[in-house]
Parts: sequence; C-alpha cells; structure tokens
Amino acid sequence: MRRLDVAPPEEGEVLAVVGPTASGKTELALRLAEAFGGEIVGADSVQIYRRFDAGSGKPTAEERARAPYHLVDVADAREPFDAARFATLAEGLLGEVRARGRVPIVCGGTFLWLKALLFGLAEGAPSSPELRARHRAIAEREGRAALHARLGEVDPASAARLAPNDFVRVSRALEVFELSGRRLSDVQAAHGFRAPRHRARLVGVLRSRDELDARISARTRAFLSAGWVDEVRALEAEGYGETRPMQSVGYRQVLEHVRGGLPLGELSTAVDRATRIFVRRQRTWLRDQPVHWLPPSAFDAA
RNA sequence: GCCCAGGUAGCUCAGUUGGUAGAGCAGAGGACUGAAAAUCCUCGUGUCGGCGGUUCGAUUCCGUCCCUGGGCA
Repeated sequence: MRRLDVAPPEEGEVLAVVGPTASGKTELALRLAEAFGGEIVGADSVQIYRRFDAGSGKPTAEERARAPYHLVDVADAREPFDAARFATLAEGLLGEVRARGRVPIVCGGTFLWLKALLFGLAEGAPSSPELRARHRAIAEREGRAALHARLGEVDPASAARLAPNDFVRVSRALEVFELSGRRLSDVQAAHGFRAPRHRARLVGVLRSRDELDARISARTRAFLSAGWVDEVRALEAEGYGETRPMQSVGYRQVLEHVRGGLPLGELSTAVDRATRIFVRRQRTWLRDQPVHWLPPSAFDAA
C-alpha cells in the first residue's frame, strides 16, 4: 500500500474528506483514520437517516469495523434533520473524539452541512414545518410569485436576491421573519461566513469526468442489485414515501418506479442521469475550495 | 402490393394559412446561510428524410423515391 500524501492534522485542525459522489470519499477517510488513529464523522444528508441503506452509499459493516463511524443512521426520516442540527452534533463529536485522544475526520458530500460545522450558520430562527406548509399552500393557491411578493414587503433585500421560483429559499426567508421579526438578509449580512470556528484542511480524490461517470454507473448497478427497489417498496408501504430522503437523488427515481411511473428498464439510466446532475452541482461547490486533491493512484490499487 | 399516419435539436414532440423554426427532457455553466442528494438561474442553427418541380423565395405546396409504425391483402 502506498503511503498517502497527507500530513496528520495539527492540533485543533479539522481534516475533512470532500469530493463528488462516487469519487471514493469513504475509502480515503478510512485510510486516513487508519493512518492517524481517527474516527469518522459523516456529513451526509441521506446517510444520516436509518433505513435508507441500499442507495445512499453508507459504509458497509466491514468498513465500519475499520474505524468508528459517526452520524450515520442516527435519525428517522419522518423527523427531518437539518444543517443546524448536524453542526451541533458534529461539533460535540469533534470534542468527544479528541477527548479520547483520537483524530476526527469529517467525511461527506453535503457541503452546506460541512460549511455549517466550520463556520456556523446565521442566527435566524429554527425551521417550522407549520409555516412551511402554509407557504406551500399559498404558493399552490396563488403562485410562487405571490409568496415572493409577500417577502418583498417584509425583506426587500432577500426578495431581490432570490428568484421568485426559488420556493425553498423564499419560504425560508419568510419563515425567519415571521418567527423572529428579523430579516434574513440582515442576519446573513452580519454573519457572512466570516468567522471560522475551526481551521480545516480539505482533501479529496481527483477523478476525471469519464472515470467518475463510469464509477457512477457501477455504483447505480451495485445499489440496484443490493435490493434498492425492495427497500424503497418497503419504506413506501410504511409511510416513508413523502419523507425528505425519499426526494433525494436516486431514491426519487426508484420511488417513481415503485409507484409505476418508470419502467424498470429505464431506472438505472434515470438514476445515473440524476447522479451526474448532482455531481455537477457538487463540482460547483468545490470549485473554489482549497482542496488537496490526491491522484487515484495513491490508493485505488491497494 | 395497396391504404393510412409519420419522418423537424442527442431524445420526445410542437410549429410555420410559403419569408430558413421552438418547447420539455438530455447536455454545459452558475447560484446556494436551519429542506442542500433539496431548491433555483442562464445557455437552443438544426442539410425541418432524399431528389426534382412550382415560386422572387419551399421545412411549409406539388410529384417522386427512401425509411418507420399501423391496417388490408
């Protein structure tokens, strides 16, 4: 096995494994954990949920035996988890792991969550399912533009920044105002991601586009042969059809198939496509990040 | 062989009562502060099946041929 070209983290420094889906983050994190005496803290908005197993790329039992793995399988999908909650739990884990004399290694592809851990979030207001449901009702009745117009009355700066169609963000900005009386634009301007809570070092595996495409297809096929369709069918039957992770990349397509809207023969290409689109968004996130990219040859063949 | 319906962007299709055409999806790029594997924004020239004809001008009308699907034999 070749030595990885990654120095051990300094005191107080957070080592974070990032990269697009299917690039090999888990394997890299495990290698680093083995090398440094580490414990892995997942930063993944689907792996966090129990029972979403076959299609989320969770570490296998063998992998979990190689290093302690945190923040996987810790939530029920009917009680949605969010970035703030992640940041709180992950923050606590950094302390716990270090107190054991071990090295925390954050690993995951949910970059907002990672950002929330490293910088904190603007002090807005907690999320409110009730308000969100009301916003959705307004949008359905009067249109998204109407909801955006309401935001314009209370928080013009946020409204100006957001597309009227961007329902999720428009709803969130309204929610903050309705709950706290503060404008999200003010709160965010004061915060600005300017005060890091941790020094961080980002590492990832560099893959060419063709290589990643091939890995994505292989991953989709592996997930499907691991019983993904059956898993989703069971989850749907138990009332998980409308949960948050069921809307995620791949799960959405498998659910559509289970509900009869997508033939089995088209499923794997539909999942591949959705994954590629997602990976493109991840690339945009990572574009300007100071990631130390390792060549795949550093550990693929080991 | 005959009859019908089609052949338009990578795919599915719309359209032009004749002035060289546009949606969705795919693809590319971007945004992102408590839903983030979510949500949203931007980007559309292609022998309009081939060849002839009519016309100032044809993807559009006419003829013919080729291909695909369906029906009749």
